[in-house]
Amino acid sequence: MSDVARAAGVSPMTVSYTYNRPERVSADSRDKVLRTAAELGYAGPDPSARSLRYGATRTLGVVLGEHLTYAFDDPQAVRFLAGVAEVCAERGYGLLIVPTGTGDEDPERVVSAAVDAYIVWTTTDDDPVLAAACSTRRPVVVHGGPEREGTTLVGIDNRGAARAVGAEVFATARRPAVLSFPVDRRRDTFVRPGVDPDTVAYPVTRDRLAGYRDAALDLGVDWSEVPVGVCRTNDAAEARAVMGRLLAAAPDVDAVAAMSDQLALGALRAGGPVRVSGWDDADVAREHGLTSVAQSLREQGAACAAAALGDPVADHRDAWRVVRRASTGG
Amino acid sequence: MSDVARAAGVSPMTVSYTYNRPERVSADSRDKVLRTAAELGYAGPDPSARSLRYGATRTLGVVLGEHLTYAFDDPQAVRFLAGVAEVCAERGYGLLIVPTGTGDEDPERVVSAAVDAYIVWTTTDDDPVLAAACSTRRPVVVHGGPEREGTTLVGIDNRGAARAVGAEVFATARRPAVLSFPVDRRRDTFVRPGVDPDTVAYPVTRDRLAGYRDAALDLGVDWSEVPVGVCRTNDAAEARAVMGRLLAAAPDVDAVAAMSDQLALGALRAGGPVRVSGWDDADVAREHGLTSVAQSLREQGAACAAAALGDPVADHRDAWRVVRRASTGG
DNA sequence: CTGTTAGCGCCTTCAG
DNA sequence: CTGAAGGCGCTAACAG
Repeated sequence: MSDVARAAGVSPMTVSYTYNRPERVSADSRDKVLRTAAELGYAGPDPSARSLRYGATRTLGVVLGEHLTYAFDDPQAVRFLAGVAEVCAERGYGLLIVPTGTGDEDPERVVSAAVDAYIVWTTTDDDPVLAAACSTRRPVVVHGGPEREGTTLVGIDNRGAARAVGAEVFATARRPAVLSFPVDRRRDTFVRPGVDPDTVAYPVTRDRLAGYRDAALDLGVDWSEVPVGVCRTNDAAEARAVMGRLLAAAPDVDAVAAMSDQLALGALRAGGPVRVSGWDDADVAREHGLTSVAQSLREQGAACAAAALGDPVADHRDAWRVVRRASTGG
Repeated sequence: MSDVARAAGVSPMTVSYTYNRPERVSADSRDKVLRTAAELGYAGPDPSARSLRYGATRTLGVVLGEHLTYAFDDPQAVRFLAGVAEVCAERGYGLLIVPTGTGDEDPERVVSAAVDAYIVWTTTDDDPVLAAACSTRRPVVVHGGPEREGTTLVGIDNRGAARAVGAEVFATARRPAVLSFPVDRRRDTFVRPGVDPDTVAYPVTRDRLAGYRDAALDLGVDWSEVPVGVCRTNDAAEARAVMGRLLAAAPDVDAVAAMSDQLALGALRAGGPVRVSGWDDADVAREHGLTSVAQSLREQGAACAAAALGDPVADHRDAWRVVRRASTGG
């Protein structure tokens, strides 16, 4: 910039004004500045220097944690990002995907991201990446959970929703089962009866599991006998395999509550139980006549972005509903 | 940082070293620094200041232009982003979605993005957003097109691929037609015979159209009589409507070459022609037995990111193939 | 192993 | 309408 100023025969301030307050500079100077800038290949103020000076970056950071590696394969995560991106574009904020998901350096990378606030995608209570975001004292909005002091939480009442859809899918069932997301960051795949919600590290998964248990108890079912199939990823093919193992262990299972439509689809394809419910009410749920918990991840993404930018947060706890379809007896 | 230095009774450099080269600082000083940092709520060096000092941001900018508004609804764009994100995560680079898509300010926003290089998603020859990226003198990688001096282009030979799939779908057809992406940034929807490829502003669309024309000419078909349906977005529902208009104007159409699987799906649903081909070979193509041009957008995304970071670029021109399925007679 | 000096590029403040 | 001074927070280079 000082180069341009020198070459144009003006002070650096005139150059700065030319870019930031063109109206405060005479047309002559402005033209001269812009012309010499073009000649010198100067494209305007340096963004980093500007951020340093302003103390703000006009950028929102999205932390997907280890989920980043497959976030773009998860239609729900994509919807969420679409909501974030929408608000960012409207307000002129950049959307920075923080490069996590590959190991120990994740917290450092979070801390050293040049952003004004963080949006953290559903994670565990003990995720170091969340701690890192909080340690920066920049605003942190968490989607789903965990709830943490000093952060804003955006998400639905997963327990209540699970209980409601559980009541639907388990009704008339003699042997209910559950298809679940991972219980901790190790993401093991396994099948075990009566998984205790309190041992689950992801609040969202914990709450949904607890809600399904509520529904089972409401129907007089002994939770300790309810098989729970845990899937590493939100993927129909894997769910199908897990469902196969689940049915091998408990062939009389006749109803499955799944934590996503993808998992539910896997259950359907495994060809076992009569009644199945999903979650998210994606296109695939409609196509397969799947009873599901409808929620708008896109809207929640937008809400997270707005909250991160300091807007008052709308409460999303009740922003869900059960959509009944043929898969639970229509 | 100087606060921490003062409080810890050391110089700022010791604090800096503590974070950047811990091994060069005695364990004592390091502990003291980290402890007082924790007390003062100092979370480490400021990223903006660091970027300014280093002259690099360790961030890649992705410019989706006006496409941003629906990029996350386009499965192919999402695939592409997944590839970019993968490389970014591996190398510890942030992935910044530049907030464009809402109007005149787009170029400014591009210029003032704190990134080391740009990846620009397929656009028109005259897109000001591309010009803005180039004006910064930072490396620019363009996906699809246009080709421009000083930028790197990653993409397949669209014309060759279109000619090949056109030969397949138009073979035995008496009245071929085309379903196309928009011809310019106004994104009008219309149906018109013999659209001249040279009038199309998007190089990718232009090349595909030219390739379809090649295929038609190869079969002795008069291009000026080939109806072309142009769709605003990459959406099956819209394609279906456009296909309806196309069939109303030319009821004898019996083969449609579509520029995406989504558009092809719309053509199928419109219930008209016998033969249909798509593009991208997405899941939906497999499910519907759709002949399609297979290419890996994910891989191309990864290639763009690698190129933006200075890696030598692999040539992707021939990284496509026609997958024949039932929709063109098996 | 630790401190000093200098400056990355910009813009707010205050004078002309 | 334009300019001079100062500092945002950091670290390379060079002492000590």
